[in-house]
Amino acid sequence: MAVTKVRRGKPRQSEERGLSLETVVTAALAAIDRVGLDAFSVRSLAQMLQVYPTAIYWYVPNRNALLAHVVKLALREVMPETDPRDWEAFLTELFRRYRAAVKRHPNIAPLIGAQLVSNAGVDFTLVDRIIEALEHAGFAGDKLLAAFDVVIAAKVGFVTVEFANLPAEDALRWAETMRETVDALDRERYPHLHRHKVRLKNRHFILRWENGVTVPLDKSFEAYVYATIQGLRQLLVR
Amino acid sequence: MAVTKVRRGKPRQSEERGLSLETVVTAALAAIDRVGLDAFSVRSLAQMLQVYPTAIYWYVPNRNALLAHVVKLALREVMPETDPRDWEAFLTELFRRYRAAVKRHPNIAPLIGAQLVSNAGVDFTLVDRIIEALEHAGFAGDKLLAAFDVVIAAKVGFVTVEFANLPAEDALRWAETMRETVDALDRERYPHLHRHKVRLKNRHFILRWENGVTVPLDKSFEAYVYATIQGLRQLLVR
DNA sequence: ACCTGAACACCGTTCAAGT
DNA sequence: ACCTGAACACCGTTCAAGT
Repeated sequence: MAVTKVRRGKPRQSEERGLSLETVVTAALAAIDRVGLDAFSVRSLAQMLQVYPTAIYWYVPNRNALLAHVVKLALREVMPETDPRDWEAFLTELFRRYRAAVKRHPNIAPLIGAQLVSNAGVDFTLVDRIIEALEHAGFAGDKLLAAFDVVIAAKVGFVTVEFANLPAEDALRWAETMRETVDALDRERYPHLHRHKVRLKNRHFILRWENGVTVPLDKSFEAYVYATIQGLRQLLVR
Repeated sequence: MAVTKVRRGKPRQSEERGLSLETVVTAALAAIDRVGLDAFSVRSLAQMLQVYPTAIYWYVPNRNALLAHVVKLALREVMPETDPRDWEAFLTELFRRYRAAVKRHPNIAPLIGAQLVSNAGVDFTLVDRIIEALEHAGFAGDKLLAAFDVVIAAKVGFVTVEFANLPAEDALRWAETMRETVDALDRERYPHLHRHKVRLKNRHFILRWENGVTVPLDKSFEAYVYATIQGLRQLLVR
């Protein structure tokens, strides 16, 4: 806990009913969780907090910087408890914890995977541990650098796609169109696809109109984690 | 070719100087390539085409639908030439072609990976071939469904992260901050990370301030493709 | 230090009207 | 059928002013 100055008289506005970076970012994450990324605006956030839109700009230089803070807040708890020296267990836990964090705040998925801003909020201690794990796995030199990218891409990739955001406005109409498109896929033109259609339909990538929030891809994710770990093993012995 | 009515007199406006869905979508992709996704607007597109903003809405119901068309246009040529029965070569070519397509239009990367709208523009013949490849690999039943998701996630995942968009406005200031952050990483706190810092710096995920456009991750991508194929092999024999 | 208040230059989208 | 033209309800951000 930081040392606090002794206060006398009435408390300063910023503690009683005023803002702080923390309250702004927390409120922003809550708003995004509720209304989605498209509908979220600095102005609506200001209204929630009962201040002028410009008050936000005291704590944050612009919208992007605010979103970077939001991402950081949402990804607080991805650090695995496993010892990095047990690299397979460590990475498996990392992948699962990351997915769990995004699942709690699915609307920010596009921000993390697809925007470089998110790098600003990265926990470098976590990065350090990942490299420690890869070193213990036996990676070194150029191979280690490549393995690092493989791990990061694997960590972010599946989950970003699983929780890809739905179209904001015309979600219902869009879902109906998608459903009809899938239903219309016929055996003559798509023989292999058609064979698995009923099982793929809205239950797996591409042929779906809902995302991981309502239709989680648990089994596929576990297969992906397994495949990634095994792939890294093979990379090691290549 | 569709049958065309016999025309007499001067040509209809839509052929001479008017719009069409094709010209609108082509112009939109060109605009996004040039100015980026954030700066792109329906209004600026209209200005480019020398029409009122509302003219666009004759061809497209809304901005999202326009973007879905743009994605479809950009991903025209990802179908591999390899026979799907040679599943490893087929998937490898798929991953490479997909990456090459995104590399040509990096600004749309966030749209494909992180927005479900992109599913609307998917080539189902390609999906059919992917399943054919997986069947020939020996996948069946639930395993095939999981393998399918693994392939899609792998295809989209790495590339989405590699071409993650930079912050629009304050790109220079942001890059400088990021560079300083990386430089400041010290040996005491991040011993493993520090050991590889100079090689990781702006050359690999997370510790970078440029994306795949200026700093392509070719070697890491090839490692990722290899790891994914090997991972699928292991999935098969599990 | 922290917020109000007005203003600027934009958005996406709707609706009615023209040709 | 295809586009103009005006209008609506928003944006993010800047800047000066208040306390």
